[in-house]
Amino acid sequence: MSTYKSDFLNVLASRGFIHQVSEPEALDALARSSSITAYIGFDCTAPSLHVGSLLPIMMLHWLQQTGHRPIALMGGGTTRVGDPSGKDESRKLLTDAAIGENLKGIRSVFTKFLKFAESGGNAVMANNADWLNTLNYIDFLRDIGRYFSINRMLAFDSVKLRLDRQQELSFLEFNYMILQAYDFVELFRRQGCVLQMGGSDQWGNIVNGIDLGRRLHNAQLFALTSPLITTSSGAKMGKTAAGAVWLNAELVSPYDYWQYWRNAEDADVVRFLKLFTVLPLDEIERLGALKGEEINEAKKVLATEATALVHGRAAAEQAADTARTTFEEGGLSANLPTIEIGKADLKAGLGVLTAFVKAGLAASNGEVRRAIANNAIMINDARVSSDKAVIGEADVTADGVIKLSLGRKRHVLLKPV
RNA sequence: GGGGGAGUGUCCCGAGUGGCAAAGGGGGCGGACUGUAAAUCCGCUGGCUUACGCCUUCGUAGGUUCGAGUCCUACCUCCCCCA
Repeated sequence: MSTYKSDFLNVLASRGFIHQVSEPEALDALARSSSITAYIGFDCTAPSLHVGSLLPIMMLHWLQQTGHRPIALMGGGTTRVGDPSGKDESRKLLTDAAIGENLKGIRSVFTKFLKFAESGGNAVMANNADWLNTLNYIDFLRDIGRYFSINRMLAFDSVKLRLDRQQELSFLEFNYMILQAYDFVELFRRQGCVLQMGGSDQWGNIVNGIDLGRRLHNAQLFALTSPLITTSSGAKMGKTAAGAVWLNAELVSPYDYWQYWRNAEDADVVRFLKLFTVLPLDEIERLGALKGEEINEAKKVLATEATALVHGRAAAEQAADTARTTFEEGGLSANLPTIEIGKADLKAGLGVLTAFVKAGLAASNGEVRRAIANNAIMINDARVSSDKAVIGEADVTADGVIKLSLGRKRHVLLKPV
């Protein structure tokens, strides 16, 4: 089905990563005849990346797998300013120390998907703070600003929409695309980077970089964007009641991560298998042919494969195993998320309300009360009907734990220590 | 610089005559049905409390009032029209 000749574009196209490409023939030819360098920019406003960033990460992964060189660009410089596009309130400015911390957490995610020099690969992690922090305003205007035509910038969707709706567009925000364009050229100079990838909303910004590259260095640069991924019901990826689905194990356990993918909707399974696992396409096709109840098998594969990428094969198998014991055999797996509790506290008796809040299954006592009223609370698989129920030593099972459940899907073990 | 309008439950949108813990959606969570899915139906969706009840919420800060999201004043932010 694909019309590309290079492995790189073929893989991306057949797995559903491509939304738009600038000059596809030229890029295809280049990717076929040589090893190219490409980058994607990432914000570092949080200590980890979440599922929403997985798509671009996978693009870098495939880039490297097909013989090219990926650069993960951290927005250390742009984060210092704060992306103004989040309308209502300007974001709190992060301290440099906090940004540094975030960078470390994010870096550990990338090492799972890309091979950096220390593991014998050619992937590069860059930080735009390295060049943005030292920019001199007047020099920058003279060297870079002269190449930007306001007329053209005004025509870009991101700007045009705002102006059409008579909404405020700050000068800072207006400059954001210039900085991003500059990043691209800077990476071209430093690393010979010729391709920038990103979400479809980045198209305008990327194209600006291409333009700047041509004007400054007569370079031919390329853009490739991915479609915006939502679930079939239209929800954004990566948000659950517990918050974002982070990729770091300290923030979201491998078990919960596995569950996130296991609960995917039927209609999303094939698409997600292509995008978020590295399974061969014919295997995915086979899984996609499953109908009705059998599609659960495909979901388990999706969950295990996706989890293995982020947390490693062992953790993924363990999560799958835990899920099987818990859901299919109705049993109790010691691998469920476990909260430790003092023996003395238990002896004195622990109220259900406190216990569930402590276990992180509910945010407040009131929430537990409502859950009880909704028939959703179970201790060792027995319904609790009173918010005055007390958990004591007698509730410890033969396995030495107490199982708390909220609904059928969320379980936590209390372990006396 | 002048005139007009807006900011509501810390997820979003959005009603709101001075008596409101504040209509209604969406989203989320739970229950039923299923396949740990979707669709559908039902319940919940500020905190503390066994409970009476108490506390905290409608841009910010004051004021009027027995009582203010609702009235007054100042300030902040945004939008529209005129200059």
